[in-house]
Amino acid sequence: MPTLKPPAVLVNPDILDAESVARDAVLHHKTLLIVGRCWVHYVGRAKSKLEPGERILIVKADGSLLVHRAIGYEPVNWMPGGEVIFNVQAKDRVLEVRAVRQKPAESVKVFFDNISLISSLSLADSGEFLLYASEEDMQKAVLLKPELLEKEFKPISYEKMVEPGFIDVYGMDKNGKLVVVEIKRKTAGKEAAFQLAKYIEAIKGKADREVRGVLAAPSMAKDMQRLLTTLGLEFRYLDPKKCAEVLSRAENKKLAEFFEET
Amino acid sequence: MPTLKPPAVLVNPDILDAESVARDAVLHHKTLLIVGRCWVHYVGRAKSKLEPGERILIVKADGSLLVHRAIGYEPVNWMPGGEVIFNVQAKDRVLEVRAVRQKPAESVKVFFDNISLISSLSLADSGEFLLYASEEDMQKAVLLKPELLEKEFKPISYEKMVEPGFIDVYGMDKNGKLVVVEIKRKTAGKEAAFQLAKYIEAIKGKADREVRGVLAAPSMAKDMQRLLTTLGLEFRYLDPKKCAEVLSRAENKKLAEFFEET
DNA sequence: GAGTGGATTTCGCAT
DNA sequence: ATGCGAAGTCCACTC
Repeated sequence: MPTLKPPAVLVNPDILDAESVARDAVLHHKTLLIVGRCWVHYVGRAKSKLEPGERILIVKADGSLLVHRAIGYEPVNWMPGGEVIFNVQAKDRVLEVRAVRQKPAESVKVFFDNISLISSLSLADSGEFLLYASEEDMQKAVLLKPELLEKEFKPISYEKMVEPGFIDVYGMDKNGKLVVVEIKRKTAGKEAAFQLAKYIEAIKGKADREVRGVLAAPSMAKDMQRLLTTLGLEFRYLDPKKCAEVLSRAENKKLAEFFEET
Repeated sequence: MPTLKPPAVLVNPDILDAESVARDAVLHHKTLLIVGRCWVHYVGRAKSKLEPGERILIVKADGSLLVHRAIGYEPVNWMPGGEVIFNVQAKDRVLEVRAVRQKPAESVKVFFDNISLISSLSLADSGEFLLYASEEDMQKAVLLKPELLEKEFKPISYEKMVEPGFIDVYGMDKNGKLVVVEIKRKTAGKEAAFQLAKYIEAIKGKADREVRGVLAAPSMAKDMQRLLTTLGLEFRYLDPKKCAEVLSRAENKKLAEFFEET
């Protein structure tokens, strides 16, 4: 792993040195990070005053500004990014960082009289952020907690190979009927329905028992109900959040066990 | 101004050195700050994956955790503070910071393979945070100076409990009609109107008298007039600045007296 | 540009 | 513990 370019960092700098770092960061749209004793004035949609104390200030390239205290998830003062104008100046041994925007009209002023750490960062970040429960995750969730699908559903196997391909989940309902489940991570379309219908046909040819086809997904494409009826299939709403929850509970349990061992 | 105790700061540290700083910070409930290349896995109420890139990680004494990208007001991944269990470990030149909580069941794992800056901070912060001009303040302002709402309006109570919830202000007009007031700090939307209508219905069922519903706010959403007419409600412009003025003039004593009476 | 609804909303207050 | 409403909510999407 190649070492990244070291950031500009000053520990316990003079206010004037801090000013030049802060000004450079804001000017060149770098990320500015300051830790130190400060007080904050906000006026705009409301009005607030934060009395002196040690906090963390972050100013990002898009103009967003955050003041974080030692405690709490939320910033105590902030400015959302966008059309924000910044101003940095040192006067009387106090560094002022000011952010102003017009819509809505508001301003945040942060005053430092002591700085323990200041840094101008060039954060290279092209990594994608994916918010999801993958299809595989949702399968696992249904196996872990079958009632996500329906009461008294008993999974028999998953990823079962049948003639046309792989069945997602395969099980039995409370009346002993076979259930073939096709899971979709997001909106289920016509293709999923036809796919499922094919599986059902293949199973029916082998099993001497009634077979139900269930399409499970967070939502269904428009005008699908008629198709489902025609094909003799059912739709079940499958909540991706509930799936994530089930998975996280399982994972937390695993983690707890791991901690037990070690 | 006395210089604060210099924080523990390492620039471009070895992963093992970083591990010991991070572990110390978490163990002693200090504020942990890491800047470096990382990827993040979250699973809980939802499930997410953040691919590698340079970010800022903050872990606070109360267990709150924030991962901030170069852009954006909001953290890309986070954990609100509370009953959070942390674990820090270095393996194969990767530093893992893991936060787990049970309610709701969720976990965030942050993996660093390169660290440009790490710091363990002891933030001394006793400064008070003061916020003015909230909705509650505007209620108080109307109680203190009812003519802000309308001439000869007489408040009877505030935050009165009725079936669907709490009425902001409740009083009587110059003609002896009951007045239910819903106050909004900013633009009043549909929701506020429906809310108020519900209250009115509840009051009408009990009071054997004419009841007026007044929506008081600095502004009204577009196309609301028709809805208000339909619901039989009125709108009153309420100036937040005048409210602030009233409040600043009002002394605690006067407030106390008022609340004594009611 | 404004309005509407969702969020891994968070947070606080009431029951 | 649970539930509901506010927030300097923010943010994305629709009209």
